[in-house]
Amino acid sequence: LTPDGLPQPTQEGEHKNLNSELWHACAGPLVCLPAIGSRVVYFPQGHSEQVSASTNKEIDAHIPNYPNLPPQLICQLHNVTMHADAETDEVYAQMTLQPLGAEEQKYPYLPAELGTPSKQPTNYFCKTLTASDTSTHGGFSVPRRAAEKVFPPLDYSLQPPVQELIAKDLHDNEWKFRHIFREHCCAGQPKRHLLTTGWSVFVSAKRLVAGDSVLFIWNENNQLLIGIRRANRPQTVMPSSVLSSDSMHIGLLAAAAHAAATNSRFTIFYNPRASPSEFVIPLDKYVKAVYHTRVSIGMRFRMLFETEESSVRRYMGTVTGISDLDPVRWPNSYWRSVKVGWDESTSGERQPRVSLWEIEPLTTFPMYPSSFPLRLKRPWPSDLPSLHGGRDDLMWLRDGDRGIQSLNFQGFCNGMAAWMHPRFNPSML
Amino acid sequence: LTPDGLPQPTQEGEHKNLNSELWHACAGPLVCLPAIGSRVVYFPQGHSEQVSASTNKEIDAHIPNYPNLPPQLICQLHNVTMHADAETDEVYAQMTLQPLGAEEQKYPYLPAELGTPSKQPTNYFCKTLTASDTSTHGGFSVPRRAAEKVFPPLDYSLQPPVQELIAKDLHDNEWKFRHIFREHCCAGQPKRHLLTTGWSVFVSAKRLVAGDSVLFIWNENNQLLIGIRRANRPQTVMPSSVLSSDSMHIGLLAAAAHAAATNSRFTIFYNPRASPSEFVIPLDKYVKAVYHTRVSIGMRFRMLFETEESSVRRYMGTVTGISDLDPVRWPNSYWRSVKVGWDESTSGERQPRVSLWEIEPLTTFPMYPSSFPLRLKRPWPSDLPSLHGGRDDLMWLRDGDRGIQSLNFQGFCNGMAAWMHPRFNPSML
DNA sequence: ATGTGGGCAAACAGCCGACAA
DNA sequence: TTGTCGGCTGTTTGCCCACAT
Repeated sequence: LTPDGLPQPTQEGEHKNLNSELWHACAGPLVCLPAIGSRVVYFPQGHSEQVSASTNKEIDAHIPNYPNLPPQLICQLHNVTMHADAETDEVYAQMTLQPLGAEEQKYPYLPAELGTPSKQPTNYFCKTLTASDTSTHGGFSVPRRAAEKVFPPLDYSLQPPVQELIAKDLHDNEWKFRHIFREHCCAGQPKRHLLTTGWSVFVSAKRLVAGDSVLFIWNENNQLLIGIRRANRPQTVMPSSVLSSDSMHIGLLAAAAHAAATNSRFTIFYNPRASPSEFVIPLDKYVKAVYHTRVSIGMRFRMLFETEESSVRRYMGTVTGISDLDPVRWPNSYWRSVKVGWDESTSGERQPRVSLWEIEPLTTFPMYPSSFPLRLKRPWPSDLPSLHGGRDDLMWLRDGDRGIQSLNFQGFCNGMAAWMHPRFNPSML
Repeated sequence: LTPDGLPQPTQEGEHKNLNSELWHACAGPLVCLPAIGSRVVYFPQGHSEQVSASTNKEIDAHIPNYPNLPPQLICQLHNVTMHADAETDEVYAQMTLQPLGAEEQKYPYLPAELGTPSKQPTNYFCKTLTASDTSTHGGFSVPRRAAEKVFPPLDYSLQPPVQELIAKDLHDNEWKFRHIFREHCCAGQPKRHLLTTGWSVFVSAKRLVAGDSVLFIWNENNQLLIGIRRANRPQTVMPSSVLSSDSMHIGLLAAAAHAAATNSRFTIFYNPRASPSEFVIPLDKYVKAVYHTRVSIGMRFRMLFETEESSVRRYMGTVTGISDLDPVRWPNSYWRSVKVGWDESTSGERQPRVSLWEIEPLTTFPMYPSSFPLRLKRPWPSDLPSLHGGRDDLMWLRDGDRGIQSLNFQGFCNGMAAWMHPRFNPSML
């Protein structure tokens, strides 16, 4: 409500106050939007990957370099708004970023920049729809534990126990479902929770097919929320019909370059389910990963992935190399600079390259495993940020981030599997 | 077919050889794609308008100027391909443009650049769907003249006369319809053409609603083609969810500026039904309009518009002013430089600004109407292109287009309603 | 515990006619 | 000429069950 008590003027598809819990549930358990006002690191390269993934078009070779655009921009995050496509319910976030000057990058962390309040709802479930769920022949079979956890309790004295559920989606539309706990006639026959009347209306309105997911949330205001997640249909080419993917790539680069040159604000869209990785990450997360973690070839690590049921699990892997993903366009970028192999290799299921801040090394500095020989000619370049210079929440950045890029590590260490700073390139030896 | 007789590898949504007649019919009678290999004029400003119209977002004030990007680029049109969105059947064209150097702009016209082979099919009809047409209760009521003109003749000896029609859409999908000429029982009762079985499948598959249009073509190969045109639903916000409209605007500007600076190719999408005006027009059309037509305040003109039934009609109007649409961003641009008033003013139905090449002046040079006083201090600036220098198909461009922009017409003529070069600004007097 | 299929009744789709604009 | 509606079937939807995994 506005100060005069009038409702906010809202435009279809532009509604700002969508339910944050539901948005996060639809976005997935790994997605975490940085706090408004905090400092973040923006990677044009990652933004470009989102465009490539959305348009199903690789970036073209003739797209110009932006020599004045570094591979990452340290920015102030002025605003974040959550959105959902009016047609498809696809969730995305709009962020207003402002590149920071070297001085502002050195401010100490604010307390708000360090806490990461995970907004994942507790009382929710997510189910991938079966052929029966989406067919017109029947309703929705609710997993028993799910129904008992997130739906209001049924009055089991009724024969059969039924109730009407009203669930709100991201656009605040209400959907009514008849929830029945069907007790079968024959003795000892199984009982089950079903959604019957109202379910097929929802399925056809949202155009759900088998393989898509539906999720229900019971929030602390005792409201039932409903969201959807579409399966990653590989052939969802959307060439936009208004702007070529080349122009989109150029557009994001030029927008970022212009903002960086003038320290002015720019706007980006982050689509968590379309984008292969987050490309706006909290500054402290970046600093911890890049300056406070040693990564070496052969190192073991864990990384979080989302499961089918919208929970998380860790996969194990080994670092196999550290190098530039795109040495021509983005030299000295930390974006996906770590080449990895996965223990459970489901043939290209997981990316062969990750970024430092995505992984949890199983051994961290300053623990050097004895199996790797290490010889340092000098302990550490003096112009690198201090590694022990204080507690994280009071840490200062000693160097502008771009300055780091030009450091020369030649002669810093040697040996095939030497411990090294991530930007150290073995081919330089 | 490829040289070895194998079918072309086609990708869904990327099919190149879609039916040109059908594409043009869906695009509308006014849309004319320039010929491959010809020279064209590209207006970034118009391209920007297409983005604004598609995203429902006006261009933001803070978007940087591109001082090195002129308001129009003379380009070689290397390729044009017709496309249709796989989801919505929305038609659009992809064009590959290459900005030309000053030398190449002066080449004489090729014969192919002058002919404008209008590809509008002859045997076709277009009908806006009524509530009855789109309801599940009934079929499609075919206008009598339309059925007799474009459908194959029925065998009227049958009781009732029926046939099966098979129509192909832009994606080469076939749709079957039962075409019946229903003779009613009671004597003297009206007869009519209807499409019954198969019609509702088409309506629901294409998600047509009342107000959308359907069109049928009977081509010279005796094939029936079917296309659709959706009504301009005002609230079709499509904020793309991957790229901000700001970045899109910047992207097209940067792509054009980069191409212009390096004389390299770039790609644009032209969506005839989303774009308010064509922004890639044949060079000869541009030259004729800009250099061979005098436009003055008070001048009467006609302009073509599309009717409901997909034919064209002319509306009359009067020139009320000539000035820059966007003096800050695009000074000295011919894009929508003519302010007009319309005789039949349906309150903002038609644009208040048009470009020179869109209108047909009712009086053309060198006929000076006696009602307007004219005093020329000198007959014509000597550095303007020759007006009588030869037949149009052999005409040479005497000046690079950008050079023209900087001419100073001060003192060229005077008087309130003086005949003037379109770029002449009355406020300069 | 939950996906799928048969049976069945109610709802809807869809063809015909009539009528009016 | 053609948009809409009432009447009348044939098909589909969707709730219940049972059975299999």
